[in-house]
Amino acid sequence: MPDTDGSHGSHEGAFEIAHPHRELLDQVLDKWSLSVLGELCERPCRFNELRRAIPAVTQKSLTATLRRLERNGIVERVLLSSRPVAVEYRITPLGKTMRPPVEVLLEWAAAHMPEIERARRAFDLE
Amino acid sequence: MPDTDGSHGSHEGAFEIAHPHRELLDQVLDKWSLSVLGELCERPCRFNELRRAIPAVTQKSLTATLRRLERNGIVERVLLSSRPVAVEYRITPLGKTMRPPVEVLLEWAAAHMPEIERARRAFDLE
DNA sequence: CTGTATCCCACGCGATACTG
DNA sequence: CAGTATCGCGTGGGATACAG
Repeated sequence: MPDTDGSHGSHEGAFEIAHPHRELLDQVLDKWSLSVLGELCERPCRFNELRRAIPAVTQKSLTATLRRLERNGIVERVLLSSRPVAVEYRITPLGKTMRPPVEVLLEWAAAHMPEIERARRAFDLE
Repeated sequence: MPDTDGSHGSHEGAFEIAHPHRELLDQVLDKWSLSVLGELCERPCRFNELRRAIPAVTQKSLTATLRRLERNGIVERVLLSSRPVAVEYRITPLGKTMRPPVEVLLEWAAAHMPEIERARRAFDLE
């Protein structure tokens, strides 16, 4: 990354995002992914099982989410039967590795929600 | 938590998102926030300093990102001088608490990127 | 320097209808 | 049951111009 004015040196890439990681997080932390992952972490699910578990999601979005997660190797699509079509979605080993980071994130959110809501109210007041 | 395996009962609400947490993460993990946080974690920054540090962001998006982070109490906007307007952005104590979770996330991304890229190529091939 | 104000487009996502 | 097809809207965000 071009350090236009090198007055005091550049930062090491500790927090560096910009390219590939940012894009990955977009794919994997999008609107419905965490809900889906949450379900599949507990048990394999059929398509409509997921719909019922996550009532707010539409067919289209759920399909898109599952395809995206599948493409990234996070979930696996298993054809159980082709006569009356039956499909099951499972989390992959790679998908399971997402849990700890996500848990940490959620714990952060839970822990600081009150403080953040206070900040919002204060900000909105002005 | 390396909890045994997948065949256990539901642990209620652990991975629960849907409502307020999802919305918080959207505000705080959006397209440019991590880059901004990364810069401000290292030093307070002026507006244009941030623009230079994150060349791909536009004025509009940077402003929006800073406002959103400010509203959530993650960054602080400090007026240094009003004659020739001078503003400095700083990370708040609350903002600093975001670092560990984000680091964990980025380390996950970095560690599994190769595997994910393999998954993508495999998926796209079919 | 630090922003606002427009314009505009791509796209995420919902609603609805249809299919194997 | 497990999707695909189509339409349409809201909005995130880029480009550009202007302002205090």
